[in-house]
Amino acid sequence: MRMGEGVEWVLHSLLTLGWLGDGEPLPAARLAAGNDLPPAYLNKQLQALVRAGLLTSTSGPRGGFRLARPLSEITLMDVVAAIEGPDEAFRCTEIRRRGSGAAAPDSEFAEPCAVSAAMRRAELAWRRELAAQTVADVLAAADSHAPSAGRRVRRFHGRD
Amino acid sequence: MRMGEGVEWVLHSLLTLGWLGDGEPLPAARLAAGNDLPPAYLNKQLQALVRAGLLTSTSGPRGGFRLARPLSEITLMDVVAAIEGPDEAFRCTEIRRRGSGAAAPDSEFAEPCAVSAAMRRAELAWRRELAAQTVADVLAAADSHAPSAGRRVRRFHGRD
DNA sequence: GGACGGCTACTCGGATATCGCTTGTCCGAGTAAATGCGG
DNA sequence: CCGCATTTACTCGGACAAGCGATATCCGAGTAGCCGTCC
Repeated sequence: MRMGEGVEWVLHSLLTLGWLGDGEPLPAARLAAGNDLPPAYLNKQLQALVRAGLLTSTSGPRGGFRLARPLSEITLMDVVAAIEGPDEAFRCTEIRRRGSGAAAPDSEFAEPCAVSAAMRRAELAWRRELAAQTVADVLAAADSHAPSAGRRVRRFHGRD
Repeated sequence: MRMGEGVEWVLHSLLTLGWLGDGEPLPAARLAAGNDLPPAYLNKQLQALVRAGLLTSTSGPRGGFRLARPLSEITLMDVVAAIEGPDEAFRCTEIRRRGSGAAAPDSEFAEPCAVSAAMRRAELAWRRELAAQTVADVLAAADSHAPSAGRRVRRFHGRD
């Protein structure tokens, strides 16, 4: 099982926007340069955040992406759902109904498949933990370990 | 993010072996027929369980796969790790060191990346929940909802 | 009748194709600033 | 000097290719049972 790289990319992009602080838009090309990422593909990923309502975009000169709401109101769950999609990692294909189970009465399938339920329980714990952490929490943790990161980012983008 | 279908397949295969109860080997072809799955590919997936030490295999006539230990000693984590591999879904590529972070002193990177740590925390909750459930628990849940499933499986394989 | 050797059929195991999704790139539509011109 | 129309450059957005891992299949190596033969 593998999570797309886009999640990591946009999380660092959100941190950058948070460090800049002002509500000024930042183009995807600048965002990519600051994190050494492919500009065009990062742009594509950021579009997903716009569709999810986490960012707003502006075209033309002085345009770019800006936060739609404070980082403290954006959870990791929001970000993962925006990039990876809303459906679960484990998908039940109702194997229990097939093969030897085909002869079973429908009443036996009233409850969800036990395998699916067990996997769903684990995945729910994952989602709960993602929803419990905001990007602002991550930014605070990063600041506590590397206090000058924010200043470097602001300087890189000429906003200090 | 998407989990491979093999996980679902082998979980149902393990349930089948548990329902049969006796320690007799069951060929992959029979397991596939009982769950309506592609025989050759299921065989490939079961090999991964053998490598992980969850199953033992026997060649030749009267051969097949059997449980290496009781289902109560096989957790969902064991199964997922056997099929999907041991590495985590989220992989940190150390974006913090790149771009504007390239100029930072190494001391700022002593602690793990905050993004990676946050994602790891969520994934740990997932793994913890997987490790807390055994396949025997899943089998018990299935039995409670569909009491005749085990009998149907035994009859299908001529072992009642 | 019993034992032994060869044969047959069956099973796993890994090497080999195929498919779909993630990754990656590109160009066009739209927009806001800059510019030049006229008043 | 000020206002306005035009030009220009910049940005996002989605359409279009490429690479890679998961999916699926097949055939060979090995093994256990079976059969025929010989003692």
